[in-house]
Amino acid sequence: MRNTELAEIRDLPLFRTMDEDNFLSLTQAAYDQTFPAQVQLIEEGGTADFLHVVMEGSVELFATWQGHETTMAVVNPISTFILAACIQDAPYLMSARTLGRTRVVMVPSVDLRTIFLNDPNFALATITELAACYRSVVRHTKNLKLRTARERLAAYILRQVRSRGNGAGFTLPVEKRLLASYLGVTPESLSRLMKSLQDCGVHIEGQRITLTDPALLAEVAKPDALLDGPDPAGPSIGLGLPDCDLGTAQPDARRAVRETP
Amino acid sequence: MRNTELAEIRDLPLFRTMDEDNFLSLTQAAYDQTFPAQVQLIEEGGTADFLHVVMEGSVELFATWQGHETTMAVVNPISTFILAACIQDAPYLMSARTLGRTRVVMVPSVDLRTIFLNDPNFALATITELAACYRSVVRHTKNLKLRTARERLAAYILRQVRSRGNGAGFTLPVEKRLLASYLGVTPESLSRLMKSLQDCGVHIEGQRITLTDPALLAEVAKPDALLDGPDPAGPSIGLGLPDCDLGTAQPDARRAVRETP
DNA sequence: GATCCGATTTGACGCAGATCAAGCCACGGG
DNA sequence: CCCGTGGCTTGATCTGCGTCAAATCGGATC
Repeated sequence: MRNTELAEIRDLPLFRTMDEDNFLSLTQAAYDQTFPAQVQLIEEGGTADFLHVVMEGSVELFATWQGHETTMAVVNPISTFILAACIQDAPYLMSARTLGRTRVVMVPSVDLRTIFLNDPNFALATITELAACYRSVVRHTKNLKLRTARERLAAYILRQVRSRGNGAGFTLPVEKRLLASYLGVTPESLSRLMKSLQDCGVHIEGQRITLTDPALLAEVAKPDALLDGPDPAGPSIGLGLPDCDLGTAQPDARRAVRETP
Repeated sequence: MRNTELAEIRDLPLFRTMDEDNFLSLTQAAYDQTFPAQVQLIEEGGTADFLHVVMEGSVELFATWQGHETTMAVVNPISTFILAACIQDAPYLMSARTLGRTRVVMVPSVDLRTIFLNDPNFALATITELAACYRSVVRHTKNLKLRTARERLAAYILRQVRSRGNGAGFTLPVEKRLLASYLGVTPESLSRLMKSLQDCGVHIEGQRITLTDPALLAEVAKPDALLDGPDPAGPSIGLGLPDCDLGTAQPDARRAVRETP
């Protein structure tokens, strides 16, 4: 890996505080790879040989069972994913695929576990990262169990708007089908729900969403710090759908050739 | 705290490997308390001042929003809960209440964070525990999003039976209303679902459930290691409904007097 | 044993959201 | 410019599960 790449990783919360020697030994066996869209990086059930770090692009985490598939989260630069599986040396619970053209750094996970014991700062950073991931999934689960689909969508839209400084609107960072799956509904339902939110001051024009009356939407979503975050502590470490635009910035994302490995 | 109690805690995966001095300084400010049933130990949104350890009895973790409530997990002896909030020093995402008469050890969480840096073994143990919790919630979420209510119930029953050595049956470790909430359905629906599973060799008699044909039930549940566990790694560290009988062993659980603090 | 109280069950009904099946639209390639 | 390929929308219909209300059960108290 080049030095510029190393510097980027070094700056992640997970690696920022760790000892230089440990960082070097950890990353010496790491490698950097760029994938086109729709490449499956990880298959659930596989063994966690590498900790993955998304450097550019974005990665969808999804789970399957009996032919059904659901997206669990989208990982944006710069952050790690499937940390927990690496730590436990246990099978992945989720699969991962690239959404657009995506650059990923892969760090051998055997090295991780040996370094925890030598590097207290790294251990602490890992603990913090894991705790953030945990809380992120708990939030997602609470959303699924406590809110209706309509409320989840409303809350999602509000979160997006707020995370971009309360502008009047934003363009969806992911395809609607993916958003639907993340919210736990079918694309058809999402489409209808979007329309039903027009009464609450939501205007939809393709990927572009504009709010005329955020307060009205808030009456539907009933936003709540414990469901929608953010944690007072730090910025977005955890999982979830992207906070910033992606995919739209990578026009080559769609219609990718299928890989034959 | 008495020495016998200390010894019990000391034996937890989380504390087993840690340095003796650190263990003592951590637990010196800890205290041990026994509560009757239905006492709320934690209110979501509160600050995480104490790491809780369930010594006897059991604790329900639940979340609320807009008057709705849903149970997220049940914690059994001997394990910890709300570790993530303590680490992040962030507001609790879940509330907690005792189910039966329950003994809980509370460890001040300020001490936790200082010790991570001094005690690599403790840090590693924390990492492992958190990773297990994370995977546990991910499983729960996958269940909610991929299976129907009927399939979730079938899978739950199978998990229970298997975790007790594949006997012919078992008695529900929690009230049905709680199980319903955990599975994400109303008590009425659970009741109907139970009845509908009678066609699959499930006999229900009060709290007692007996299987005549586990294979038939497995056709409904389609059990899967990635959804139902267990992790090959270790035993039940994470969250979920109890693996062993409780509540039935504490007949004083119900009809508790409300506490007036 | 009579009574009370909450948990559970049962029934009737309604609704949110899934499913199935077209249609629409945008884009890229021939 | 026409056509094919997805993604998205729309409509019709179905159904799993929720809601509301009432009955039943079972343990606990007196």
